[in-house]
This record gives sequence, structure tokens and C-alpha cells, in this order.
Amino acid sequence: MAEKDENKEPAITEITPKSEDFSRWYTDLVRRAELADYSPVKGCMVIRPYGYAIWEFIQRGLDDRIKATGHVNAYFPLFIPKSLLTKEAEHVEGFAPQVAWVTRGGTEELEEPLVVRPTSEAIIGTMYAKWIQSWRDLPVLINQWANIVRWEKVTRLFLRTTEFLWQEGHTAHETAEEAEEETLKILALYKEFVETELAIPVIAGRKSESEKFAGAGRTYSIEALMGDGRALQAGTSHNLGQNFAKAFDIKFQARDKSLQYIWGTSWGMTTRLIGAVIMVHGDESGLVLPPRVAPYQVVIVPIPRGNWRETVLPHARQIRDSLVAAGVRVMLDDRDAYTPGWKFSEWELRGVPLRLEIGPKDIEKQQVMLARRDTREKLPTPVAGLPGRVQELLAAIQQSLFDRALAFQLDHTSRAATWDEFTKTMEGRPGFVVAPWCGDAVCEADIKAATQATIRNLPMEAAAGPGAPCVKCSRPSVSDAWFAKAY
RNA sequence: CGGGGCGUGGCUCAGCCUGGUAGAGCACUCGGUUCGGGACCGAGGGGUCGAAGGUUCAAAUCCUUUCGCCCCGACCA
Repeated sequence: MAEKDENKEPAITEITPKSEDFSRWYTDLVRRAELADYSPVKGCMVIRPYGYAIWEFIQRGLDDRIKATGHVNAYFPLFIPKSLLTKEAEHVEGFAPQVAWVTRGGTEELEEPLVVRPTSEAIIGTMYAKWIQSWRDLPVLINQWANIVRWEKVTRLFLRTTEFLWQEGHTAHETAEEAEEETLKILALYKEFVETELAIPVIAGRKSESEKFAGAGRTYSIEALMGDGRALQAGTSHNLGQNFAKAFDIKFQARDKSLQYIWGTSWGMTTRLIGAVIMVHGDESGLVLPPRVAPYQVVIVPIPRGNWRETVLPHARQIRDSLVAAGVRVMLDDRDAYTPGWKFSEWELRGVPLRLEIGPKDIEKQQVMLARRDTREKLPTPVAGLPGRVQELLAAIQQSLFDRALAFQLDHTSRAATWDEFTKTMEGRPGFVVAPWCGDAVCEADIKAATQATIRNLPMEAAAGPGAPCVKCSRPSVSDAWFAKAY
């Protein structure tokens, strides 16, 4: 048998090449892989079963972690009366341009318009005011899984749609320290989740004043680097201080008998994470899904020969059953209508981490052919001990995806000390550029206007001693900042 | 919301400039041969050209309006 060119990338003609046009590649892929589709509703997408399955794994992984840290789930209304939203001044101002209004019910004008929640601080804060009386009622640690509506002007599948799905945690605490501790605990939880489950390395840090959440005291975020060199905010955790407590009158009687406002936090991650998975791991052949969130971790492609349904298929079924019994998510693609070659390409496009081929030759040798999606390596593997080997490989793929993404991130992170250096480095889509910043919002705005780059966040540990000169204005810096062009 | 581009079977697109009543490839259906990297042969089904209005004997094609989508900016998870 002639040696085949292992590096040959099959042409997926329906998808715009990633190297040619990243945006179109992304959109083509989302649709062709059947993750999501446009709907008749402007700005709203349909999450298709294959995409929703990924969301369900994200939900499960996050929900487990949220509960393991003592939080409980609840559900609050979709509608928020206008008067509630407007209680926190900064909050309304931040969200006013983005809210959808309900002004009629049936044929009657509503006395008070309702907004469709753009986030739930207002409605949840209102309820907390009723529920919290004493320090003994604290902390309140509630999470909600919900849909959110924000009237975005420009939408992109998964990354920004008018309606999206998320989880939002809302907590109330006795002290400022506790609230900060909670905020950071969740930030760390988010980082661990995204890195472990989605194999996406992230930069955790604090948002600048101008980038923080409307109404928050402090916002922290995790930022990931996409394959085109743009950054994506993957999750946020806000320390609300007493802002919302004061606006919504959430008070409790403290241990010293005094009446105090609670200290709040809120935090969320969204269906946007699916977009991040696509843009971080995807390649020219399509999706590459981290095994831990892949709807199918292994696809079995039987090689049809003669009466293969009697000869090959029973073996394939047996292997499937043994893998399923070991807890592996398996798709046995026994469709007649497609050739093996077609199925190889199709499931690569859909990002299945591991392919298992089984044909007459393999059966003779008591083996199967495994093929890794990430490296395209083909591995003849004995049937004996297969489930264990598959689990090892899935773990190895998960790890290698993370390593690869981390290497890419490091490779696309640079430092700039001077303005000249900064502007040169920031040309194109270089990824992260770390540079000292004076802390002045004016400088931040100037930098954005000149280069399109924004401060993604500020490192958690402030540098000791007086900072190097600000990259823009040369005044002493308060901190380094992670700059990038962002989604 | 500003700049640019595009809407023609399910998808990608040709036809439009120079009006004459709709095509290709892929996909789909049926039959057969195939199947270890997107198979082949034969036979079929499917669109009124984003929408509305106008010009004309005649409009996918020309004009006006409108809606939607994509890309780049400003805004955001």
C-alpha cells in the first residue's frame, strides 16, 4: 500500500478558510456544524441540538461548581417594572440604550412599562430587601439560569445576540471583606472552569473604571485570546459594594444592633463561551471540541465491505457498548448513505475529538484505528483494554488543546514600554500587549481612539513600588494593564 | 447609528450592464454499483428571483421605497 500524505488537509468547500477570513470562517462553521442558525427574529439565533448539547455540558460543569461553593439556584421574573430598573442611577444609564420595553398587555396599555431583563440586579435586589432582616439571614448566595435580552445594534452568533442564555449569581453579605472574598472566589471558579472544561487559558484581572459594570464598585473579568488575535471577555464577577443595597434598601440589623446595608456581588457567564471554544480551538477542517464538552467524544465509523451489517456492524456495536459502559459519549455512525471518507470529514468538521474506524482488516487483527482530531494522528489500537485507552486519549486531547491554546496566547502576548513601541506592536491583531498605565481614564480613552485597543483588565497583583512611566503619558503608572483589541 | 457589500430552489452562486418570462454545482428523492479520506451511473422533485410600489406590450434585469443579512467602525457579555 502506498504511503499517504498525512498532512493533507481535506478541503471543506462549504467553509471559508480560517486563514482567509476569520469572521466568515466562524459564521460558516457555526452554521455548517449545526451549532446555531439565524432565526426570523432580528438579532436572535436558534441554538440547534448540537450546540445546545455543548451548552448543557457547560451548564452542568458550572452548576456543579457553583453549588459546591454553597450557592443555590432560584428563578426570578423575566420582566422588571420600569421603576425598579431606574433606582440605581449608574445602572439605568448603563443599560437604558439596550433594554427592550413591554408597554402593552393584550390590547391595553400598561400603567407602568416593563423591561425585559438585561440583567437581574434590580428585581433580585428588590426581593432581597424583603427577605433580609438580620445578620443571621446572611449571606444569601443565589444563582439563576436565565435568558437575557439586550437590544444590541450589531449581533454575531453566540458572541452577541439580542437574546442569550447565562447564569447570574447574586449574593448579599454582612461585610465588605466577605463580598470581596466572594467576588474573587467566583472569579477563580470561572477561571478554573474555563481552563479545565473548555481548555481555554484566561487572564484574570480587574476592570478599569470605564470598563466596569454599570453600578458596580469593582468588576473583575477573565479574558481569553481568540485565534484571530482579538480578546474576548469570557466571564465577569462584580463587587457591587453597597450601591444596589442603598438603591433597593437592602438592610439588616447587625450584630452590634445597628442597621446596615448589605454588601453585594453579582457574576455571570454566557452562551458566548461556545463562541470562544470555536474561535480558540477550531482549525481549517472545522470545529475542535474539548472532550469534556463534546456532545460526542468518539464517533465510530464502520468500514462497509460486502455484507458489513452482519460482519462489521456487530463488532462496532460491541465496542460502542463497552465505551458507553465506561462513561464515554459515543456516536455510532452506521448510515448507509454516506461513505467512510465523507463521514471522516463530516465528524472532523463537527469537532469530535476521537474517531474510531473499524473494518474487516481490524477485526482480523483484533484492533481498531483511532484518529485524534487535534493532531490527526492515526493510532492502531488493540480492542483489548480499549475503553481505558480511549479515556486516556480523551484526557490527553483535553490537555493538549489547553497547552496549544496557552502557547498561542503566550506567543501573542508582548510588552511595550513606550508609546512608539505600543502603537507599533498594536498594529494588526497582535493579541495582548502588556503596558504600564497611569490609571487615568483620559489616557485609556486616548489609547483606544488611537489604536482601537482597550484595557482588558489589570493584573490581580499590583506591582510593588512606584510604577514605570505610563505608556501613553509617561506619568508614573499605577499598574500594568492588559491591552487588546476585543470582541 | 455611520461607511461598504449582498439578497435568485435547502446551500454557494451565474444571469442584471445591453428587459423577452430562470440556470449551474452541491444538497434532496428513487434504483443500482460502491465504501480504509468528502464515490459513481441512471431516473426524478423543487424557485417567480427579499418585500412593496412604479416604468413598459413585457421586469430577476430599469427606477423608488422598505426589510433583512454580512464586513469595517462607535456601543456592549
